[in-house]
Amino acid sequence: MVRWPAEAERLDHLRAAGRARLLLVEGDGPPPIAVDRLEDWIRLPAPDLDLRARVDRLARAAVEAALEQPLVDDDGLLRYSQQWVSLPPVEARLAAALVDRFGSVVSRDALTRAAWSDGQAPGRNALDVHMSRLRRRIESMGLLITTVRSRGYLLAVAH
Amino acid sequence: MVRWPAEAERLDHLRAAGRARLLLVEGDGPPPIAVDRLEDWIRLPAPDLDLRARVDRLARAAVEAALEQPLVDDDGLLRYSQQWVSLPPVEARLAAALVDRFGSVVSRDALTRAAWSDGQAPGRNALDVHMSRLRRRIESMGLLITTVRSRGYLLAVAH
DNA sequence: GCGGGGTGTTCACGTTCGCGAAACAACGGT
DNA sequence: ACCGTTGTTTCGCGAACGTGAACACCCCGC
Repeated sequence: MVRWPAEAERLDHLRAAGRARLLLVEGDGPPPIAVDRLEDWIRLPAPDLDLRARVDRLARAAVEAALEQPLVDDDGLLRYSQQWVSLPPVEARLAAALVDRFGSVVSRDALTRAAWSDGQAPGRNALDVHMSRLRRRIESMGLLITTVRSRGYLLAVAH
Repeated sequence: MVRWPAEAERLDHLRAAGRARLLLVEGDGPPPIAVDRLEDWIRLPAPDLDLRARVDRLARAAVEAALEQPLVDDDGLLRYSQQWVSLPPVEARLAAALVDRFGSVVSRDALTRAAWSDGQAPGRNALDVHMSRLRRRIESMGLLITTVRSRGYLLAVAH
């Protein structure tokens, strides 16, 4: 819940973090333009009933969004739809990079940078090997890494 | 725009038809639970500004949903109605040119320029071959490339 | 210290794939 | 019937990619 336009800066944070938010519009100003479906607004003062209805709807949308989105936590666990696998450090960083851009292509270069932050890439196909092993670990969870030739890799749900 | 709960029956029709709808909630009753993102509600009486904001947002959502416009992203993926295929570089550039002018004719010359930035195709037949291959890749997504003889090609939805 | 499992890297191969050339078939207008 | 245009197939080359196997390493328990 964000007061608007008073807490505009906080709103930016929530948007960037991909969290659901309900804007409490104060004054006569126009409501802001929602950037995605995890955002809604209501003009104050408002009946408790109405406020609750909007919060509920947002909560449902957030659950929906979270369910289809995998997550790599700080302990190197890849979680997805009530399942998880533990990943070795390098693969965890690779998975994190893929999850970050879930559904779109991540270049080999970006993956290399994510996996070996120290800078230099080990060998020319070290990445291939790690990706190969990562594939096996996650396939049992219904996730799939697709190769996009000469562009990179893409993490998606297997179907 | 549907008055609620007065026009409940009309609402069912609109929902079934997949059309966007804004419920004008009258009285003290609870707002209905939205079934999808093409539905929103507002409690009357409401400032004109607020009403317009909700209508606009719905309109944008409707355009988004109805705009069955394919898209070639920066990674060479052709996306269309929750599907995607990865395209090799040359075909990706061809597809981008076609998508740019989705539904109208793109000349062979323009396609050649798009595919080979230097302006000239490697062979006189190269464009045909790539178009042929592009056809195969996109047909599984319900897209179709039609030849307009001596004019060029046209990308459209297959039906 | 010693062994072992987990981890990271390299090597060596095989496979797939993009791309263009050539050849041929099909089509359409004149 | 002819000719220019377009569609498809086949082939070869080179590059990108996948994966098994082997090796090097490190941390940990005994």
